[in-house]
Amino acid sequence: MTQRATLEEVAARAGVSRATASRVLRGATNVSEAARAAVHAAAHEVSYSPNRAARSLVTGRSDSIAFMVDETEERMFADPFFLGMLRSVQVATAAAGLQLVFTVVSRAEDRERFVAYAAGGHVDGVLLLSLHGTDDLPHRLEAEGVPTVLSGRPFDDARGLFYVDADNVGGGRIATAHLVDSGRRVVATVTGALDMCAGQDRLTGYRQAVTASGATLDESLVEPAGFTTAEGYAATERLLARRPDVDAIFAGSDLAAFGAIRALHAAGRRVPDDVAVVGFDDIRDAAEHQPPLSTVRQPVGALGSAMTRMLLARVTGAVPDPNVVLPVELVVRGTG
Amino acid sequence: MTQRATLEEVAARAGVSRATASRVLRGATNVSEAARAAVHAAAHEVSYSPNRAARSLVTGRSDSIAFMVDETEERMFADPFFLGMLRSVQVATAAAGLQLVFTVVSRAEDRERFVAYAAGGHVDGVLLLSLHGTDDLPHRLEAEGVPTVLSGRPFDDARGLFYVDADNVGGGRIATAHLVDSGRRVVATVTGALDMCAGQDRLTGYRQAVTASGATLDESLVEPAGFTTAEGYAATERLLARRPDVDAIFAGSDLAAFGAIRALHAAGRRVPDDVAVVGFDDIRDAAEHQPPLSTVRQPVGALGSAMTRMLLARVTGAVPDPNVVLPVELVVRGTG
DNA sequence: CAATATAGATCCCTTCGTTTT
DNA sequence: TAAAACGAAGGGATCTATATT
Repeated sequence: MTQRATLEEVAARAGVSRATASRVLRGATNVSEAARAAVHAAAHEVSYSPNRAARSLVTGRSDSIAFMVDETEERMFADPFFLGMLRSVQVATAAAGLQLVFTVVSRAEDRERFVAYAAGGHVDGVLLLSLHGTDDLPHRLEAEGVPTVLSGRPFDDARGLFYVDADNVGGGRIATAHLVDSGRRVVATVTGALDMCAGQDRLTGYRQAVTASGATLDESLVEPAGFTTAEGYAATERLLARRPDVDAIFAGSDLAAFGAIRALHAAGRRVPDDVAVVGFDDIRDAAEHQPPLSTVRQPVGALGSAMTRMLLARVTGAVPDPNVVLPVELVVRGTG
Repeated sequence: MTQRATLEEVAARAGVSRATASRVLRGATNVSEAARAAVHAAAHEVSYSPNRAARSLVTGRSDSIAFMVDETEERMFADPFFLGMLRSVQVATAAAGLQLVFTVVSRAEDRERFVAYAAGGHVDGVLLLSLHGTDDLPHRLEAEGVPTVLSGRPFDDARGLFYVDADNVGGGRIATAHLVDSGRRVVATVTGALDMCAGQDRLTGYRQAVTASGATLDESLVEPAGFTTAEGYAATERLLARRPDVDAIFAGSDLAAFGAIRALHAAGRRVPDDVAVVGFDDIRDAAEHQPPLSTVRQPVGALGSAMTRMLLARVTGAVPDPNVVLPVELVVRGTG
């Protein structure tokens, strides 16, 4: 195996000092044209690439950030929302010239190890997805000096965390209002995960829309579920057992909506003729579903780039607006 | 922001030298019980975590490896095989205490930047997925001293690259043999991407099985396609136009099989009554498809862990068997 | 006195060779 | 003479004072 070239060697080859070579390679000024050419030539000859560790040690930067998902591998890879976020963040980091460290922390020991890594400067900051309850993970990272940006507003909003979120309340509201406005009388909701703020917020939007329509809230029309297809299915079965008169369902996610539709079919209901269904997310499968799913579109690309931008600002010492909420959009297709 | 504690401080606090503190923290011998306790206490008090860059600089290791996909973002995130590999590698690296750097290199400049990163020691090695043609990317990485393990046998096998592969030839053979054995007379294939070895190998397996059955090869039954649903659809349309008598199709991937089935339906053929279809991969959707897709299962979990194991061996200086081929398995479901 | 180049200190950890008990 | 602890030497790039011309 060839020994890797060091800056020292490049400098020697070019007949300049290490400092000059360094300045040339990082595009600084105050360098003569002759020196610049000589250094570039020498660097190319030995196919020099700077030692990242050495650079990191002195600059305090690693030029990489983490994409950290606080879920099981199963959920991470089953939920198109997470995959969409990974994709958009991957694009945004590549554009910013950063490397992306991908980690799924399902077990406690994974968390500990990763916090240590991050605290050791292996990444300059963390994008944290899918925070549950009032988990103190982001606070721990911040306490270790690792800038962190959350995907989704945390429950303990007040404690000064940075986040980027979609307008979940507004999304729940427009979805529900759409169902009401299209003439549905008994509009229920199969919620998302209620230990996550997104799930709560979408439920809040539902309640706001019901109230705004002049109806009184009926808690028997609220069925707690989660973001998965299986949870949507089971919740819808419970809902139908209790309220067979339901004629519209706002589901907390597209996957839950798929589960709901399957449960409705199993119960002999037609969608949307007997029961309308609106989901949330607008994942890829939503449009391809039969019938095509009406849903609320999250701006996944914009969420990823906004998170990356915010984190990068923090890493470079800026203090950006800590809370960004992006608008969502109702997409009416075939289910309601 | 709190200044991060250094080993020096921990040592001072514990009343020992930096060398001793280092030895304690890395579980070495030759340390008295008293010193060990003192150092651990001190480290905990200041919540010490070692500077990764400094450690890297001296050890020459970064304890992280790259998952590099030579595809567009679109393909990476649309193909469940890649996602399955990402998942299994993520699990394997977490178990090995490594961090995973995720990168999708769709543009030439992304490649260059990443090679420089890797050459700079930012990762200890690279897992490279989806090599096309005789791309020299792995050779470049190896030339820079970056151990690389490929997913899938490269075309230029001879040049001593390390890879882990599924038995694509065998898979193509058993899938085709199954179609022949179940009484189909006109068994065609809609191939995978032929600029990739996996696509070629599966086609080779098809040819072997046809020949073994005593039939003569009929090239009009071979329709070049790719691994995507769209390509499978278009190829099947072309195939049907040319050979309307086809009664079985071996598709080069599950996605292509879905496309084939859709094209068959569009042409008024029933699956499997009129035409049997067998795919390749056994992605999650295969079982959930209507009707459930018969396919060849790739051992995605085993592929990921074998790749990680091989790379890790190389990183630590061992010279593992450079070629590992894992068996595949026919899964007969509803389509043939 | 500009403009350019340099030597040397620095970042923090690991480990070798040596000293201490 | 072991066992335990230590001092100091790297490792490679950056950056700040300090020369050069």
